[in-house]
Amino acid sequence: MSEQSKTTVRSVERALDILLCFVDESQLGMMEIAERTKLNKSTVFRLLGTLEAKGFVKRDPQTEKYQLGFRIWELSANLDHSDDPAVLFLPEMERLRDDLDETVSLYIRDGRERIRIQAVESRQAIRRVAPVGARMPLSVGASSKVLMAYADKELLEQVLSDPMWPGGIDRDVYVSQLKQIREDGYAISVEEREAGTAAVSVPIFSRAGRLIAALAVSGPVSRMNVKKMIQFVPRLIQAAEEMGKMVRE
Amino acid sequence: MSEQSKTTVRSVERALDILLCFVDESQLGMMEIAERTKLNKSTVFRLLGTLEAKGFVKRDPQTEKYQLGFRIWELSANLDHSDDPAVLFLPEMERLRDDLDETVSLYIRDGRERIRIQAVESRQAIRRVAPVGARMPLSVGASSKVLMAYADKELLEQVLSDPMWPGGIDRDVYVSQLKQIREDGYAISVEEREAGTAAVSVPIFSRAGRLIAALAVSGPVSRMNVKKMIQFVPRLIQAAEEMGKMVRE
DNA sequence: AAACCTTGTTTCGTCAGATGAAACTAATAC
DNA sequence: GTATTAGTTTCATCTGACGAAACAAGGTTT
Repeated sequence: MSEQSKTTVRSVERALDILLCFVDESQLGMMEIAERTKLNKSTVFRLLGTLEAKGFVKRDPQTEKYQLGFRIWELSANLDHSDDPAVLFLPEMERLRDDLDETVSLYIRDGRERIRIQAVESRQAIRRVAPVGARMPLSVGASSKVLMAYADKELLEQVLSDPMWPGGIDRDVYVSQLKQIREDGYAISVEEREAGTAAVSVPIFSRAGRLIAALAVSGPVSRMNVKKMIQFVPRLIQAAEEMGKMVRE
Repeated sequence: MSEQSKTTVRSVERALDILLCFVDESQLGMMEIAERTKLNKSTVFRLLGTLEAKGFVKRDPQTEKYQLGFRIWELSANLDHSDDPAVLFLPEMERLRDDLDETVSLYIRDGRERIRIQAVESRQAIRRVAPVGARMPLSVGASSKVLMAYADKELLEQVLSDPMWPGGIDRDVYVSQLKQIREDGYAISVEEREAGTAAVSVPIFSRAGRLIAALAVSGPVSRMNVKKMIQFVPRLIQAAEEMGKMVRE
């Protein structure tokens, strides 16, 4: 599974996987965790016990289920946000939202998925809502393609050969789309991932040229036709460049 | 060390201990971590590698040191704050600060220490500053004694027999103070833990009678004489009762 | 320049201890 | 009643976590 030097500790990896279950669900029973992580229930029991003893998870007295504990809160309080894109780029994202009056989202790649790590919603009554923390596949959506367009070959192979790759998406078409995106410098999607929504996305590069994230503007198809989205591109690229400069490598 | 059923996994415990190092310090080198945790450096190396692979820590490219990674941020975003005293009690603490115009702090016990999990500072120019997340010994300070006054016998034994117990504090005096606090319903300290500051503290109980936290008002001794602090007590107790009702057990 | 730290990384033999199967309990459904 | 499910404990097996030691890469002192 992993490619480089195997200097990891299995039990710890498993425990961390258990913690990560709580990104999707705030309350989980032991069996649910065992299913999600595909671990033996005895193992889950022991690992959960350890996590609980250290305060990383706790049991809800009502539901008897597990949830994240105060240690996470404690750690996050001391988290250094000074170089966190989600914090760093927020003001620029708000400016972008104010200019375009559509929802602005920021995505990073995580394994074979992407995560929305920050979002600023349009102020209009009809708008794209964009919960922070949401995870999506890398197969569809403007930001997915931006993230993949500048990914290295190895990663692309991995994503394309993922058994979770949706049957309906042709890999060759996808790969040629990525090429187009590298030429254009932006990606557009119309009702690709979600009915009724369209999005334009551009890459954010650090000064050293490393892909940091994808910046997207999305809204209802009624307002976001292709022509309008192309008009957004220069402003989007400008914002992305500003953001890229803020990253210290 | 542990008292009850040993259902914990050592390597995971150690990995979590490493994570907890970052509560005190935002950047740490491998050797520093090895010292703090008293672990073999090979072990630290492996555990850190695992934590890094999963995104729980990352290396600062500048300093080469480790710091908390995006996974903590990801988890904390999904942290359920609905029953977190630090969030739940904040409005009531702000009201208290507005009424008394002194710094209001909220403490919970964690092992043989207490942690300030929330604070609202006085608006006066000279005021007690109270960083959230700070840890203090349970031997001194008004809130320490409140937390210990209602602790069970076993825990009291543990705290009293802690090798870290400061030499200057007489255990018998301490225990009799706890008794007094249970009778009074509040604790006062004047320049006990920190020169120039005084504090009054009261317990917060859930409806089921469980001790949740200690609520304290503190300020410079110039303004906080004993008489004034006693005047504060009814208001403090009222606030603590309000807070206690908010806790669902 | 060599000698000497300090920090981080890799190797490797050993055996503690993490593991999974299975048994068991307790609770809820049917 | 039986069946089902979630959670807990036990235990024999053998993996894989462990620490010592060697090694590499800077940095500092002599």
